[in-house]
Amino acid sequence: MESASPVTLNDVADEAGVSLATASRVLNGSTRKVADSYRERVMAAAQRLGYAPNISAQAMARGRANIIGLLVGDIADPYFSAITSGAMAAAEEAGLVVTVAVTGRDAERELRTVRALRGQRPRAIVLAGSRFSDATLDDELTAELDGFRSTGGQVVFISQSGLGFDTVRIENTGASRDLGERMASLGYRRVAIVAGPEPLITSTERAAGFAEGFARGGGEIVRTVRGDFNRDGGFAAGEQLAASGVSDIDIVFAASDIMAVGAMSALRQAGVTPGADVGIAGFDDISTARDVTPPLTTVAIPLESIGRSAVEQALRTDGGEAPAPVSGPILVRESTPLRT
Amino acid sequence: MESASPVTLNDVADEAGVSLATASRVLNGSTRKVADSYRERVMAAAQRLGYAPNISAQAMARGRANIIGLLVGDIADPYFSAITSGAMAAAEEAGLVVTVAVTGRDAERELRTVRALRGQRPRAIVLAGSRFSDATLDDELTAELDGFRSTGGQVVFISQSGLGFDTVRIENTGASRDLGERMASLGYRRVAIVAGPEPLITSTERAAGFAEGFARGGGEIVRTVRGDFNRDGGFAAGEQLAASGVSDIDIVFAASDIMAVGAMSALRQAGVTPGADVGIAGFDDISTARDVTPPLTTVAIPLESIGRSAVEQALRTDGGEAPAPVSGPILVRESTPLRT
DNA sequence: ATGAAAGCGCTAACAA
DNA sequence: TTGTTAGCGCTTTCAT
Repeated sequence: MESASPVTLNDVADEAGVSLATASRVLNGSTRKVADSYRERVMAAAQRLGYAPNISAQAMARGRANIIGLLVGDIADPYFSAITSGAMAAAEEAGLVVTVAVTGRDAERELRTVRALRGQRPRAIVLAGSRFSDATLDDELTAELDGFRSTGGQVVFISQSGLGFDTVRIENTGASRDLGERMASLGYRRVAIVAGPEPLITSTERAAGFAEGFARGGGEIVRTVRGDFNRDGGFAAGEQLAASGVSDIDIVFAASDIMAVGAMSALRQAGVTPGADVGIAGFDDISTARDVTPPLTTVAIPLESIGRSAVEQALRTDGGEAPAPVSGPILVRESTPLRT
Repeated sequence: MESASPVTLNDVADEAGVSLATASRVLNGSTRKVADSYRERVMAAAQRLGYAPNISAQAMARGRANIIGLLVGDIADPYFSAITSGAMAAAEEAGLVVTVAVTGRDAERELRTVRALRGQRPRAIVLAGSRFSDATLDDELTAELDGFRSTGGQVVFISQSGLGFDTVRIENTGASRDLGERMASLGYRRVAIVAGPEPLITSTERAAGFAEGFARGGGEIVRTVRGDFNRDGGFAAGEQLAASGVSDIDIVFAASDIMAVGAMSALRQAGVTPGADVGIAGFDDISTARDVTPPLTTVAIPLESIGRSAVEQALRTDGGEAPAPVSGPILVRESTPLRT
C-alpha cells in the first residue's frame, strides 16, 4: 500500500497485448494510425488499469512540458488573483496545467522564481506585475528569460516595458489622464495622490497620468503620499492624510483600487467620510470596488481577460501582432459625486 | 536561436571536467561528499552555463516531483486566494513549486483535475473547498486519491469530511453556533440566513450552527435564502431579501463573508442600511470584511495559516496527529451594533 | 499499420 | 571521494 508503483504505459500495452508504441499512439500520440480493434483494446486496458500518463516522462521525451509558469506579485491580491483566474481558464482550455509562483514584488525573488520555473521546461512563462524603475536585476532577468526563449519557450509580460518580450500592456498613463480630466470636470480641484513605492512603474505612470489630466482640467496636485502597493499601504496613506487634515483637498486618487479601499477605511476611521468630505477614485476595478461604501470610481481594467490574453499570446505560435495596450471605461460611481 | 537545447547536467560536468555523478551530487544531491575544489569548479561551470536542473528529469529519476498540487474552487475568491497564499509560502520554504488548478466547485471537474495533477507525480495533492453532500462522484475521487496515495503521494483536504484522508478541518458548526449565541446576546431575535447551494456542506454546517446557537439564545430563524456561494450569489440573495421586505428580521447571517459582502451591497442599493436597519454577520474574516461599511462582524478563520498547515501536514512524513479543527475568534464589528 | 529500440536528463546503486 | 552505468516512462524514428 505504501509504494505500489503507478500503472505505466508498458503495463497497458502488456494488458492489451500490443506494443508500447501502439499504446502510446492510441493514448497520447497525435494522428490516428491505429486499427480500431487495437485502439479499443488499448483504451479498455487503460481504463481497466486506471492509467494516467506520467507528465514528467512525457515532458522529457518531448523536451517540453504542458505547463504554463505564472509569476505574480501576491496571489492574495485581487488584482493578481483575477489575472490568474483568467490565465488558468485559458490554460485549461488548451489542456495545460498552471504552476503559480509569487514574487512578493521583490526583484531578487522574482529572478530566483523564474529559475525554478524554467526547470519545469514549461511551454511559456507569464510574468504579471509592475516592473521597477530601479531595476538592477533586470539584466539578469532578461538573460534568464532569453535563455528560456532560446530553448523554445515563450515569454509574456503583463506590465509596461516587458524588457523586450511579448507584453500585454495596460494603458496606465492614458487612462489615468482621462480619469484625471474627468474628475476635474466633475468639479474637483485639489487632489492628494496615494501612490505605491517610487520605483513601481505602474504606480508612477498612474500618478503622473492622473496629475496631467487633472491639471489640464484645471486641478492642482496638493500632495502625494506613498505606501506599500497594497491594502495596508493604502490604509497607512489614508491615516497619514487624515492626520494632516483633509481640508486642503477635495479628492483622493489612489494608484490602485486596493490602495483606495485601504485609504477609504482609514479616512472613515479618522472621521472623514469618503464621497461626502472628499471624493476618492482608484484604478483597476477589482471586485471589491463595487462593494465598498460609497462604491468606488475607477478605471475598469478587464483583469481576467488580460490573464487570458497573456496565455493565448504565449500559445500563439505565429508571433502575432503586438496587441494594443489594454484600457477600459471610466466608471464614475458614488465615491466621486458631482462637486458643486 | 529558435531551439538551442537547454544546458544539461552533462554539459556542466564536461565544462567542469568531472563526472556526471559528481556534478549531480554538487548541484542537486543531498549530503556533501564532494571535495571542495570539485565543488567549486562545478558551481562555477553551472553558473557560467546558466544551468537549471530539468525538474521533469529529476522527477522521473526520483519517481516523484518536488511539486505540490493544489486544488481550489475559485482562485479569484479571497477565501481561496488567502489559503493559496499560505500554501505557497509553506511550499516555497520547502523548496517546492505549486501547481494550482481550479474546480469551479464542480465535482466532475474536480475529478478530472485530480487526474491531471496526478500525472505530475507531485509529492502531495491538497484539496481545498467544501465537500458536497450529494457526492455521487466521491467514490471515484476516493479511488483516484487512494491510487495516488498507494504510490507514495500525500493527500490533504481542507474541508470537513476529507473522505478518510488527512484533513485540516474548519470548525464550522461550533464557531457558527457561538456566533449565533453571541448575536442573540446582542439583542437580535429574528434572523434571515443567506446560504449557498444545499449540497455545500460548509454552507449547511454554518447555517445549522448559527441557527442552533441563535435559537439557544432566544432568537428565531425567520427564513433562509440561497444563492451561489460567492459574491454574486450573496448579492442576489440580498436582493431577494430586500424585495420581500426586511421588517420581519433584525439580522442577516451569511454563510461566508463574500456572500455577506454581496448581500450588503444589494441591501444598501435597495435602501436598507446594513448595521442600522438590519445587522449583518458573516464567516471567514476575509480581508474585505474590514473595508466594507459598516465593518463586518464575522468569525476570524486564519485562512493563510490553514493553507500553510495543509502543506506542512502533507510534508510531514510521520503521519502526525490529526490536528484539532481550526476555529478563530468572533469579531464583533459595527455591522452588528448592540440591539436595544 | 505495427513493433523494436534509441534516447530525453537525471538519480542512485555499485565499482573502483 | 569519484566515476560508471542501469534505469525512470514516454515519444519517435526506423524497420518491418
